[in-house]
Amino acid sequence: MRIATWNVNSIRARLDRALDWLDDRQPDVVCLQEIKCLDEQFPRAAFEARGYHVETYGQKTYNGVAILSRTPPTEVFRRIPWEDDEQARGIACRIDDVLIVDLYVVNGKQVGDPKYTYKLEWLDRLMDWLDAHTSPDDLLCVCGDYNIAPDDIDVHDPVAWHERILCSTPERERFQRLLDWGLVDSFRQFDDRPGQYSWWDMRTRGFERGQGLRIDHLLVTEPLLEAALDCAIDLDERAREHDSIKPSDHAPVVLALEA
DNA sequence: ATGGCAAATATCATTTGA
Repeated sequence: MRIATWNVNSIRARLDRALDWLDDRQPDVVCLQEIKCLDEQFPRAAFEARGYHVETYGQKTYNGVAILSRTPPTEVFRRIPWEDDEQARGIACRIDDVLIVDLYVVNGKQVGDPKYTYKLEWLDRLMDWLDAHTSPDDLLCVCGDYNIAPDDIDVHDPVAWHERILCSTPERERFQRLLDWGLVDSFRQFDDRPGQYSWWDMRTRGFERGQGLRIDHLLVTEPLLEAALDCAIDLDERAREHDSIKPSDHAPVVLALEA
């Protein structure tokens, strides 16, 4: 079983590129973020034609998440991490007895901004959702665009990014709470090298210059970690030339599990 | 501290992203 997470930066703008990637990689579960459309605007037929079940939690223009799966989910949660959150940022599906949580964590704009306060609250409430709906003893994968670089080795220029958005101590403390709760950063089980990024700034041509951040993660509980074979960032997708469609500013990250 | 690029809306400019 292979589980992918990918911030596509609009599923409609990226559709043919996403389909080509699916045809090539054949993942079993795909967690998408920033679909940037309403549920009824999601191009579900194209994915269903390829054998994927589609669950979306969208909104107009911004945010929005979706889970594609070869096996239909037995249970679906929306409105994560809390019922009255006005932004569509969290969906979960139970697929083959694994609970897959797909998150588009708040960006935060900059440290101290009201959006930053919302980000910290959002992450606090995520802990409450996890406590209420699952446990570290479950088969659980919490993945998505966390908008947090957990460590300085995940940042191309830690001095420039020191205590800035995506790298600030309160954000990293929230990430650490997830680990303390019982989740493991699966990528770091297989790759301890610095300089492994999943996002690059389009404006400064960060990808071409090797300047990025690792902010997209697949966190797993110990019971699921036992089945993990590999976790890797798909740089080939990001680097690929496509007819007319530009890449997202994020690369997919893929976790491979046995059976 | 600011700009650069990209996407969505229905705008010929603004908001948001990270």
